[in-house]
Amino acid sequence: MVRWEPGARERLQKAALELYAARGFEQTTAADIAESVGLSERTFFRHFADKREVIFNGQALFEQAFVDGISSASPGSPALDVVAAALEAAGSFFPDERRGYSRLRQSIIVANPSLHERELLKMTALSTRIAAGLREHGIPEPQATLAAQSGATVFHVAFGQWIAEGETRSLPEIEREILGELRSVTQESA
Amino acid sequence: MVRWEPGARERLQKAALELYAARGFEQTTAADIAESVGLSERTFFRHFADKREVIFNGQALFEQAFVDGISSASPGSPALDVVAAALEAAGSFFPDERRGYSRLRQSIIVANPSLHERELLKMTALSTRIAAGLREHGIPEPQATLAAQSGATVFHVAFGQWIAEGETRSLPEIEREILGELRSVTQESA
DNA sequence: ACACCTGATGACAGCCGCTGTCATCATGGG
DNA sequence: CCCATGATGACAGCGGCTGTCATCAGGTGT
Repeated sequence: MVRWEPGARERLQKAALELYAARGFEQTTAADIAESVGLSERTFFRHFADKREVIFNGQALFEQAFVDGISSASPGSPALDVVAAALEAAGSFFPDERRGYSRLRQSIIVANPSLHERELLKMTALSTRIAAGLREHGIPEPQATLAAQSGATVFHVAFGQWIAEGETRSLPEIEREILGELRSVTQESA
Repeated sequence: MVRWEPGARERLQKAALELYAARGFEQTTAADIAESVGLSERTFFRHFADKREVIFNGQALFEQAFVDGISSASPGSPALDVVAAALEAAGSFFPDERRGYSRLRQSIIVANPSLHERELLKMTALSTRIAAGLREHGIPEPQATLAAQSGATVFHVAFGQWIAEGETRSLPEIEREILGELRSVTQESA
């Protein structure tokens, strides 16, 4: 006889995503989510710092994928090649099975400015982490920050395309294309 | 005999910046700000959508500076050269007299995550606007978005350096340097 | 003059996000 | 068998933000 069911955090996350998708983020209160899985509002806020954070999970693992990619690049490579390795590794973090889920989640985020804000903060955290990784890999500032930001941009644009309606290519494939576009955009010059 | 002093909006902005700097953002309530200039909390929220927005002003003018810079570039130029023109125009939006103010404002923003979030949203709005400007200038997607994001990144990094302690160069000067760094980061390749 | 309209404001009630605090109670260790 | 631990609930309370209604100065039209 258990006093409480296990996996409270996971149940809350699942319920939150469903309710945000069904009614919208603002129309869903923290109490709604908690009660829908038999918990109190107070417990919700013990598991998540705020109402937005509940759908931003696994950020650490996500960032780690990039960092691992950086480590896999041979030292001394040009900054953008190291970034390419990071993108490759991160791309595998989103296999095709995950496309449907990512699409749903992203549709919730773009539908709400405050969730969009939070996503931008996460992307900035990612970029900061990549820059730190590049520095450890021997790339100095300001190149590290510029390359990291460029990598985050490529990821973001590629991710947007990956979840676009009708898109069938894998994320790494799209990333390579977008990175190529970025290279040519910055190479034409006067 | 006036019922209310004019310039409520401006007085609120000034008071907010001062209070945020003095006590910190979270320790300042909207009512504090309003009362400090003889207005009610309700009036504060009539002038500003929320407590953060009060220190993000003139965004439209700021964006327009970039857009004007784009228009000034000769049509048919490479995307990054158009972006360079936009950066040049935007740089003049921050003359050296403004450096002290910008420094104070930025120190308030970086001291508070929720203000940081809002700033990122504004930067994204800027990037979106630049991308639209580039498209009107004949640059197709995805080049427009990539070039716009790169421009926003260069601006952000350059701005950070401009308000760094001991920095004396003008913003446009720093922007040119950072843009050059970005070019070389993306040109070395394998 | 006078009635009227407009626009900025104040007052008040109320919802919700979020926090501090204390009590409760299963589980596992000594 | 007692106690420490840890997840939870209950409750009070603050502050951000909104809806609504009343107030009142200044300008407008007749």
